[in-house]
Amino acid sequence: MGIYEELQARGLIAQVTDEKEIRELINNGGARFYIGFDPTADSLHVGHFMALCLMKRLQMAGNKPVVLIGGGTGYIGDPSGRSDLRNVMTPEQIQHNCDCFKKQMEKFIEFGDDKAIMVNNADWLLKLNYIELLREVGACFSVNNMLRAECYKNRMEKGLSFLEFNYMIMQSYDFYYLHNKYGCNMQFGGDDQWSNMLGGTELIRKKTGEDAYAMTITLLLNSEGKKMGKTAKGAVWLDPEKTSPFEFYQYWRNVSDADVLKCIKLLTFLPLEEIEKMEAWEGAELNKAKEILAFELTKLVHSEEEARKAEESSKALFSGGGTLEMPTATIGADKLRDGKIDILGILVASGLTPTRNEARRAVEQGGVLVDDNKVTDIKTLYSPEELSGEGIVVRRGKKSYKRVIFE
RNA sequence: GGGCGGAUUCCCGAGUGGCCAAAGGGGACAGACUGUAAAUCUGCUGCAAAUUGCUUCGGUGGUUCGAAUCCACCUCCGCCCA
Repeated sequence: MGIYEELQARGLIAQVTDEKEIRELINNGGARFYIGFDPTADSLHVGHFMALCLMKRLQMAGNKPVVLIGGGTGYIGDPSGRSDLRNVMTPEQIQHNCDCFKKQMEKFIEFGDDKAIMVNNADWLLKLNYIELLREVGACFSVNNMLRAECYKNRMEKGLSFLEFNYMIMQSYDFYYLHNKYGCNMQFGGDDQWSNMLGGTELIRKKTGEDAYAMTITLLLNSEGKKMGKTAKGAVWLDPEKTSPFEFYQYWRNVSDADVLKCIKLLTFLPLEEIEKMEAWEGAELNKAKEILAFELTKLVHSEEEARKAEESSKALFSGGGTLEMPTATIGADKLRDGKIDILGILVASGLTPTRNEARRAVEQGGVLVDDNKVTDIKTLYSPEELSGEGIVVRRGKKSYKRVIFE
């Protein structure tokens, strides 16, 4: 089984420009491919992770990856799949995000002369000359076709600025540039990038007469058709400072039944035969699959040690037992009122609830436990002595908890 | 450039002078049930020193005892015409 067949079996492949050619190329390690990452935030997220894994898989099959950081395209903002205008980032933000991306990527992909290379499209995009570009590249694009592109569809109702409209041209130019400079013959990306990527293959064909290929990866959607890797608070980040390994683990531990196997196939490196066995699992047994998924991913993104810790904490919390690796919050003397602190104050100070109002609701609805005893009175007071030493364990709802210590 | 319409709380969206911290839905959160899933039911959803007070309906100023609501200017967006 070649790499192409494996990707296919995992359900990773969404669309391809030329199946035969692409299969041939990547199975024989003949692809010099690139994937672009726009520095839209100061950390990578799950979507990026999928792309990086794909890169790794292809690299292991002998293909040469080019990581493209969108230091230039970040100035424009990709309208694909968005219904609203992106806010324009400052050059400082873009630079900062690029730096963060680089650092994180180095953990996943091996860079080096004969391995992967990293480039930044700011290096060529920022110095383009407008008129020259229009004549050289702009002439190759049909506005009529662009307007029909899927990626602009939902923007036709809400509005699309000329700035964003040009994103496709910039991305196409990247492909063209990498094709000329590094012999890049293939581009991979999320399925929402399809139109942008086609723009590139066509530009290359028109300008050079040569063929280039594009393939998109399945977007990670849950059974309800929503993008995965997002919580109410925002994305699930790979940066442990932004999403702790425990939270990361929990996110995957909690995916719905309908999504577990898909996630395992798409995101982990577990061999397909092993995954096939899991397909027979049903009901409560599926819970095991979730543990596997959560463990494997935390291991890949953070480390085996972190994964084990997260797993232990999770088990301790949900099935009783030890309270290992409990996140701790300390409370300073400034939080005391008349020498004591009330339960609402503790919830807020520990970050378990953002405001006293929410803390009040949590208590009133019976969602707050201190050392396994339900707190029923919102006026319950605690003295510094009660919070000294080991402190107390405060739980808010089923899934958030903290050890609170006075300091 | 001209004409018209719009901006409301996390999102969608009602609200055209006091009964408005603002209907309804979605989402989120909490409780019950469960398998840390889904479905269902219930509660809840601006902030606080909490039968009260404070801040919020794009921005700034104004009218009024009182403004999300009326007026003026500004900003942003959509539609139609050029």
